[in-house]
Amino acid sequence: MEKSQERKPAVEKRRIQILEAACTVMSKQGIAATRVGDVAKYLGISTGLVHYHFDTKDELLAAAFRHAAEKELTALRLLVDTGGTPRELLDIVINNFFPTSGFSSWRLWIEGWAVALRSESFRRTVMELDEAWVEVLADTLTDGVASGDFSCVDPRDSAWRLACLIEGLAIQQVAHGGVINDIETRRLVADAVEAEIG
Amino acid sequence: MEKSQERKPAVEKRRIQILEAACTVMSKQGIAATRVGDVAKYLGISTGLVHYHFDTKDELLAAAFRHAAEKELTALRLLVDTGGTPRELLDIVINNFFPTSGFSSWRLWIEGWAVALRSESFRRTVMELDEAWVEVLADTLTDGVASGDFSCVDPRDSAWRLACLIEGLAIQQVAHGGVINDIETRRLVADAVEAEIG
DNA sequence: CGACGAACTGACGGGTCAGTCAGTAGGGTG
DNA sequence: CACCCTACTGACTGACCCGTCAGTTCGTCG
Repeated sequence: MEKSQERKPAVEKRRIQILEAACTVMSKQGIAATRVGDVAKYLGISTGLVHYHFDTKDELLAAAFRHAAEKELTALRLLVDTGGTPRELLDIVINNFFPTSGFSSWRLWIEGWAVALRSESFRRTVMELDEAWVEVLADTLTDGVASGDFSCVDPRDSAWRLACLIEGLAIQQVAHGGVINDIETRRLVADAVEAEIG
Repeated sequence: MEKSQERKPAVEKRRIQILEAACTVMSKQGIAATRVGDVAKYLGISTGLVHYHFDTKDELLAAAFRHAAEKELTALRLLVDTGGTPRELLDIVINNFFPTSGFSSWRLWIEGWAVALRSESFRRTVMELDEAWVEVLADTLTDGVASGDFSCVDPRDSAWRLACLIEGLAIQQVAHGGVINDIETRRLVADAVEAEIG
């Protein structure tokens, strides 16, 4: 991203095109089942060209995952920056992460955590991005406490608890669709939010 | 498990030997990177023998994952059945699932959720086992409410929230070891437990 | 003892796939 | 116009690995 100045625009454009194609294929087939040939075929280009822009498959997938994650985070920040009451902002942030709403990448994230167990670049990405979005949540809570709308004992702790709760629920719902459905998820989260902001 | 009567003991013994070898290799290398040849080499047997007991690699890995999961669950149930006050039992159940304690399978579980996105047999296993261990937690809470030790509005809801919180925290800690460490995890969970049981 | 079948071996076929490389096209530059 | 360099092609290679199969061992039973 910070390298876009150094690179020629045409090359950078192709790079991003390949990254986004890789994201699409990863979402559809899963990270492990994504072949360099699939990404190439999706764009109607040769596998040689993919390797012209990315040395190895691992480098491509890691870059694509980071690209997707940063896009989601940017979108969330834009949404929050439009402003509103602390309560409205909190609802926006929480709501944005339900499987049925804008944040549709849970499948990719769940796989990302698994890959992160073995890949250093994936580990860094999921770590940075997980922490970044908890920070957005924590800032929202802190603002609400400052304005007197919320009363958390520790906004940062509350943010981590809510974030992890939502992650756990997303797994239940997305990965195996057990007894936990969307309505129930929302109720469980809503109750936890109320408990946290008092 | 329910088939052990139908099978000859020698064959069943070999089956379990292969299943546990597969678990060891899966934990070490990751599910996706586990080869039939690795499992065979670990036991000093031929790949042909592995295929004599399990038709396909997918069948082997799914059976091994279920085997490991059921063992963990049985161990937890045994632990709970030893008895104690509701408070003691709750501590045992909660404590058992921290990465640093007995339940050391978080890495395998995180990968299991990811595989469950694409594999029907993994999906069933993680669903059944996730629900089974929430049930243990819910039963503990219900008993505590009945005896007057706890006062949950809804023990089942509380159990799901606590379970999902712990899962989310385990990911933060195990998959990418970010700002959340073991001490902090325990504190966050302890606070949530207190909030839930009033 | 001989026959049979279950457990097991190890070599191999066949398919997949990441990465390479020699060569091409075509826009820009002197 | 001639040259060059960048972006790109597509065929190929070498490695990997699952699942098969013909053949071996050995315990058991008639």
